[in-house]
Amino acid sequence: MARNVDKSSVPAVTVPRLALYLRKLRELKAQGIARISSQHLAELIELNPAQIRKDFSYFGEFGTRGVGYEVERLEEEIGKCLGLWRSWSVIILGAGKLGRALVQYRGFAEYQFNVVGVFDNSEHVIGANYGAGRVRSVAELEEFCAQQPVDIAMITVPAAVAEETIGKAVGAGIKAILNFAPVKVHVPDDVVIRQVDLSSELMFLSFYLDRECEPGE
Amino acid sequence: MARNVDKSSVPAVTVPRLALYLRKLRELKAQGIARISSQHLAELIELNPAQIRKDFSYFGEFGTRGVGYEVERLEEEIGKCLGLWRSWSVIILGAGKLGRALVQYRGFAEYQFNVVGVFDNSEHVIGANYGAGRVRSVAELEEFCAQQPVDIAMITVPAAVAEETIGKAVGAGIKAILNFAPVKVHVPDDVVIRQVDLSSELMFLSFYLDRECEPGE
DNA sequence: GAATGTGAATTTATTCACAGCA
DNA sequence: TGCTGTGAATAAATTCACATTC
Repeated sequence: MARNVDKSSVPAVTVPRLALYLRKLRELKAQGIARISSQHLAELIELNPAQIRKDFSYFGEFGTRGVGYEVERLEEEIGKCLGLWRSWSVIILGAGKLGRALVQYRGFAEYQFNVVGVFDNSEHVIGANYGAGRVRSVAELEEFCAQQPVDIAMITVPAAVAEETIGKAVGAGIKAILNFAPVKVHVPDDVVIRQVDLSSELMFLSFYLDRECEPGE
Repeated sequence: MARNVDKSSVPAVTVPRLALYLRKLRELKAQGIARISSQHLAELIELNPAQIRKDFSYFGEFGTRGVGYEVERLEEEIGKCLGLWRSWSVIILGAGKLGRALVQYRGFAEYQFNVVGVFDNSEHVIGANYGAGRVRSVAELEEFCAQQPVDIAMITVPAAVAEETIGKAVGAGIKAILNFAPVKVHVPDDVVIRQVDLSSELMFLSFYLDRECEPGE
């Protein structure tokens, strides 16, 4: 089950929640808790229990009526739902401060995301090693991707060259992009792109700060 | 107008879109474009034009029927909506690689978010200067906040101490938090918290990669 | 008795479609 | 005529409520 589901029928808002569930379940497992109800899990992450059950229901039946969910089984199933039954290789395009911070970010390896390469355009950083091997020139990207599978590219180049860089990643056959550059870039239909926009997050906060009013209140 | 609106009536999903509009409008202004229609703006950011007009309508009437919007006026109004009519001071709690990358992130200053202090618990980094002055001990946080206004705290400490650190920020009177630690932390009602979860973003991508299927398709 | 899984009801968000105005 | 601003219609997401199973 779990993987053998039509993902297009899963609401996109469900996916980040699955990641949330997964993290909490790992925490519970580490605490030696073997079983949990949607009610209890919902309290822990401040959500409606029906929301959790509905989210699971897109993928299968993971619980036991009258009993609840086995933490270990559920953790495994949700991992599978998220594609974490295998590892994924990630490259970082842009070896500036943010890119360098991400190379070593521990949270990625925890979920079997492996940073296998770092690329940049600047002579100043090409050849340096911040982890994941020496920084390569972006010119080598296509060759690199031909020699080994690369699943995901994180874009940490300056905004001005983000579009061009994403184009190169797509050209090299990469099908998933996490874009930290504050530019919305159009990609072909078979490529997934997700935007992480740090200034926009601050604006979200300043919006509510400005009126001392809570989101959704 | 704009600011004198009940923000609780604005859907939370509208707010990040406002940031998107603002960025595009600045780009248009830089290109010397003086006027734009919702239709055209919608094409540029791949959105429905009615969505854009509806988003604006929560705040006032910024356009001219039959004509469109003046880029400069609109940019200014949306900036006001987002609370950007003033500057906001930001501190960074956690001077690890990510925290250090954020101190120097150019995108913040562009919108008048000023990093005014960096704090850490580790003797190894306290006293070092990565920008925004010397790294201070977290123990000095309360005193620091008493001496100067601090609007926003970015949390870049390890997950294990995130909850405790956020507690200290709240205790020091900070009302807005951007949390990069992969831990959901409960805060009082008068504090806004927003989560940036990098591994969760990768899981979003692996979800769709696993089935070669587009979000929302 | 307790908690899942899920249709139905509700709420929220998006899009349509058109009245109103330059 | 052209484009905004907005009620009405539609679509999507969330929550309720209960039949179902352990």
